[in-house]
This record gives sequence, structure tokens and C-alpha cells, in this order.
Amino acid sequence: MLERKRYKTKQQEAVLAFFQAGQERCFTAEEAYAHLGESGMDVGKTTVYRAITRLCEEGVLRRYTPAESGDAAFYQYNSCKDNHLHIRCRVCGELAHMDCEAVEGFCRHIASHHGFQLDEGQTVLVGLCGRCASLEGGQARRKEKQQEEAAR
Amino acid sequence: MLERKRYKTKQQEAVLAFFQAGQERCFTAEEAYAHLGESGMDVGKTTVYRAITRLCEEGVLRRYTPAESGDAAFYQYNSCKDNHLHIRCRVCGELAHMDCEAVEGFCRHIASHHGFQLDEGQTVLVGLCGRCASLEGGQARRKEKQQEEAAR
DNA sequence: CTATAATTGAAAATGGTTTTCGATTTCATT
DNA sequence: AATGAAATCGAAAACCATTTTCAATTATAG
Repeated sequence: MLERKRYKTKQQEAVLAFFQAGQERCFTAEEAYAHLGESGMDVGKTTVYRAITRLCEEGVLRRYTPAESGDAAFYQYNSCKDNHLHIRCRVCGELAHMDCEAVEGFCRHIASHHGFQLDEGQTVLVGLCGRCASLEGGQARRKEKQQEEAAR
Repeated sequence: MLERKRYKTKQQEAVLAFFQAGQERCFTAEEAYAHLGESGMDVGKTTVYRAITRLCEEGVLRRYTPAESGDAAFYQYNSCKDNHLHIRCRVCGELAHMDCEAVEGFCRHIASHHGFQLDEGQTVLVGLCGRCASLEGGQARRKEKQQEEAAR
């Protein structure tokens, strides 16, 4: 009820501008912080986190929580306001947008047959993209992990 | 390739038994640890985490990563081996299983039109269940959150 | 310009989860 | 049984993305 007053600051504008410039690409909070610093706009890490949190609440940014806990969340500028589904490759992280009749039909089916109202903004389908699937279905990923462990 | 040997221990059996006994209910690692302790089966917290991690890798447990970072993940016994989609209410957490023609058709559509192979085991749709939707669409949830904050 | 309230940011705290490492347990082989 | 190699245990410490603290700064209204 009690709406909080909002001050417009260069820091918050800078964070928003950064994500807008990246269009649909995903960045972690740390990456945003680093990039801002490199481009001369020094914004404190705390402030970056706070700005991102606020932008997510406002629906300006979309947040992706990685399955592995402890990993950094990443954020993406949400240019399109209309709802559509996202599917993310569990190996390479590629994100695809699904905006078609099939999605709408599926939503209607869920509503009528399962009694749920699908939240397209918060749902991220997980799958395997064509490229990663052709690489022997995850074999490549296992190799990556082994190399990571060997590097330690 | 090099398969690691597995030793059967009472601790791992206890963790598995705990989740099986809970059937489809969700528990955090901490809850599993506490419950095991109460029922006389003292299993170290580290071991509970390790057992859960392993069971997830084996597909025996399903892991839910909460949207709010820092919150504990929760785990659920995965009794049914056949693939189907899950949809979870973002307010009350109710989980529904979707095992119907529409899901299969949607999977085929994703494959043919978007080049992705949907991973039904890792995908959890987010939505609003009928009960929570009727409670003025999330008003109840906001009240909950306010109470939580007031309690601090 | 002044008062009030929001924002900033460095440093410290938080908290779920993982790592460390020495002690213990499992299991295959004598 | 006895032995040994390898996996597991678990308490404590480390980890690390994120949040909180709090004093200094800055934005806005009057």
C-alpha cells in the first residue's frame, strides 16, 4: 500500500542502460559490475545488486536461477512485454524464445484440463538444443567437466 | 568410462528411506537431516547433502531450486520413472503431474519447430493453481510476505 | 536553501552448500 | 577371520553469491 518514493540516480540508469545495450543477452550481477567499471561508470557492487533486484521486481529484467545452487543467477533485459515461453539448453545455455500458436494452445490446455494458469514469465523449459544433441547427447559436457576437474 | 565403485551404507539407505517414506512431499536437506536425527538415525549433515546429491544424479530424487537465491533447495522422491511434465503453483507450492497426449504433442512441436529436445525430468512449469488463483490472484501471498517481514 | 528521505558503497554478515582431511567402514581377496 | 585398498563418514572450515549494516552522500519537495 504505502508506495516508497523513488529517486532517479545515475547508478540505476547505468545499470539499466547496460542491460538494454546487451539486448537479449544474459549477464550475472558480477559481469554487469565488471563491465560497468571497465566503461568508466564506477558503480558499487552492492548498488548493482540492488538495481538488478529492483528491475526484476518491475519486470524490466528477467532472472534465471541456475539449477546448481551456489552458482550466480543471471539476468536479461526483457524487451518484449508480451508473454512467451523460453527454452534453455541445459548444456550450452542457449536460450530460445517460443512465440507461436502451439504455446497458446498448450496454455489453454493446462488451464482447462489441469486447472493451472501457466506463468510464462517465470517458466523456463529445460532441454537440449540441436547442436548439443548432435554432440552425442551430453558426451561433450562430461568431457568439459572432467577437464575442469583436471585443471584444479 | 571409469565407473566409481559404490559401497552400500546405512546412512545412504536411511536418506533414501526418508524420502521414500515421504512419497511425493518436498523436503529441504536441512529438514531431512533433522527428521533423521529425531528418528534415532543420526546421519551427519555433510552425508545427507552428499546422499541427496547422488540420488539426484541417479534420478531418484527431483531437485527444486527456489527462485529467491539463498533459499534452500528442496527435494522430492521421484516415484514414477516415466517422463511427464510437472507444474508447480508459485504460491502454495502444489505440484501437479501432467501425463497426457497434449504434453507429448507439445514435445514433438518443440522438437520439430524449435530444434530443442525437451527434458521433462528437469523442466518444472510455474503457474497458479485454481485455489490460489481464486484467492484474488496472489493477494494471499502478499499478505504472507508482509507477515513474514513484520515478524522480524 | 533546508529539511527530509532515499541512495550509495565498503565492509561485514549471512546461510546454504561444498571441501578438507583424518578416522571409519565396506568389500573383495586371501 | 584377516588384510588391504578404496569408498564413505562427519565435524569443522571454507566457499561464494547475495544481503545487511551504517555512516556519508545525493535527490527531491517545499
